[in-house]
Amino acid sequence: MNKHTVLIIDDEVQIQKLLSITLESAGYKVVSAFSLKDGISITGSHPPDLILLDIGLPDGSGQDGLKRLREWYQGPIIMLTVMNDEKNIIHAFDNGANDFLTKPFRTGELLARMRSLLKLSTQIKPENVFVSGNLRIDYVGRILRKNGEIIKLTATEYNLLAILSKYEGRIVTQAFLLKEVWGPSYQKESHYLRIFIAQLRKKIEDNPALPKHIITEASIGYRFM
Amino acid sequence: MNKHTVLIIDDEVQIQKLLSITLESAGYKVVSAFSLKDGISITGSHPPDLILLDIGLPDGSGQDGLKRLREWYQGPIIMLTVMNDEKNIIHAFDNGANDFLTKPFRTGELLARMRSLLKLSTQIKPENVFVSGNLRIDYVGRILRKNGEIIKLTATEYNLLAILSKYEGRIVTQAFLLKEVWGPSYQKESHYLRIFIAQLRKKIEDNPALPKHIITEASIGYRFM
DNA sequence: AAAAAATATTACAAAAATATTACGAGAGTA
DNA sequence: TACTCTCGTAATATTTTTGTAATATTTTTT
Repeated sequence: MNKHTVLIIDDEVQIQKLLSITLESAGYKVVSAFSLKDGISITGSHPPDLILLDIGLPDGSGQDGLKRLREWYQGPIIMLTVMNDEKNIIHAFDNGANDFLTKPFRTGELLARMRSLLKLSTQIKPENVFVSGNLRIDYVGRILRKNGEIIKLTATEYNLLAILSKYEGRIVTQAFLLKEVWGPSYQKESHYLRIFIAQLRKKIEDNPALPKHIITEASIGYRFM
Repeated sequence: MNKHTVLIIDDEVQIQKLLSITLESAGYKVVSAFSLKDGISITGSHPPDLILLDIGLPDGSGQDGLKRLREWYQGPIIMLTVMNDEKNIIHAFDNGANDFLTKPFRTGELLARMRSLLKLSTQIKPENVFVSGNLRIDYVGRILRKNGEIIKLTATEYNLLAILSKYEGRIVTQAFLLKEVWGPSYQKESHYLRIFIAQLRKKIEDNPALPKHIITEASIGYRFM
């Protein structure tokens, strides 16, 4: 079996050293990042099999990092923290973390939890770019290109497009899109969708009046082709 | 969304009560087993969506129970214990547990970990497709293809077709179709059916005058072939 | 604090879907 | 044959849903 690659995102040198030694002697290949920015860019260029993510990073809350990573990284993510705060824990899980350990943790337990998660997620292949016709979405950099040229999207426009593209070919309901982009309490605000779908079409369709990519499915939702 | 069913295997009445109340108010359906034997037999007859398994059971070590369940149960299993013993934890993970909590645990954290595991286990759900001759219905994406080409259906047309196809080969009464698609108060409005069946036939039949897929069963209903 | 960008709100026109109405064809029956 | 019942179909009306522009407000940037 190939060695699993583990990315450790943590700014504390001590922890990095300790974890590197532990994981390497357990047969893992270890990559270190000392900031969220580095961690995200490494994940983009060389997706690891598992990520250990510290919550207390200098350049971001870790929770934000988790969200950003989860937009396209599908492998297991284990959160590490010194604070044993329940709110943080709940928040982390709901943002897509797969496990949460409080420092100082027992290395044997960490290894066991890693084994368990790696066993679960052997089949999912991480996809960090989406290509369809003349469109190319880079989920890592949150960049959309049309015929090679960068098209500027606002945050909301990008979020909408990212979800639609991830369900390519399938109908995505209005309620789902609203929930994912605007939040659970916006599921009835379908006029938001119409306006942002219209803006997206202006930007990505050759002829926004005859959309080829974002198809309307009346009284249900939209479909990305 | 359907309620998830959680099976709690624990011999302590207090814990059972506490967990039942917590989980039920969080929207789960709870089933209780007070022994390993009962737990295994319930899992066999009505597989739950998730199992909470205590390690200190009177009729078996819990670890054994875990192994026995894992021989065929594939859903998430969370271990509970009063002993915070690393060997036990490692052992549990390597026997196929998906998480491990030491009592007393915080209920918010437990719920978050459960949500996380249930999300994982539901996303490895295979696509749900119906194929009959040259027709292919993708129930998840709400998409109909005829000879590979997407055929656009309105919401009502799709709902009608979905029900008919799910009862393939059997007669579906008019009243039933009307109730399912239009609602319980429309059971007598059979002319709605005629019109929408006609539209469906135009879209899916090679020759709508000689339908091969949607067969009329005079004065009873319709049958999908 | 001002300017710019993004998003939210409002209002109305356009398009699509659905409901309604009307009529004819075919099968079975007296 | 005439009658009744059920189904299919076309044409039209109504309702629902969607698209779009214009403006207001909020947020972000400078």
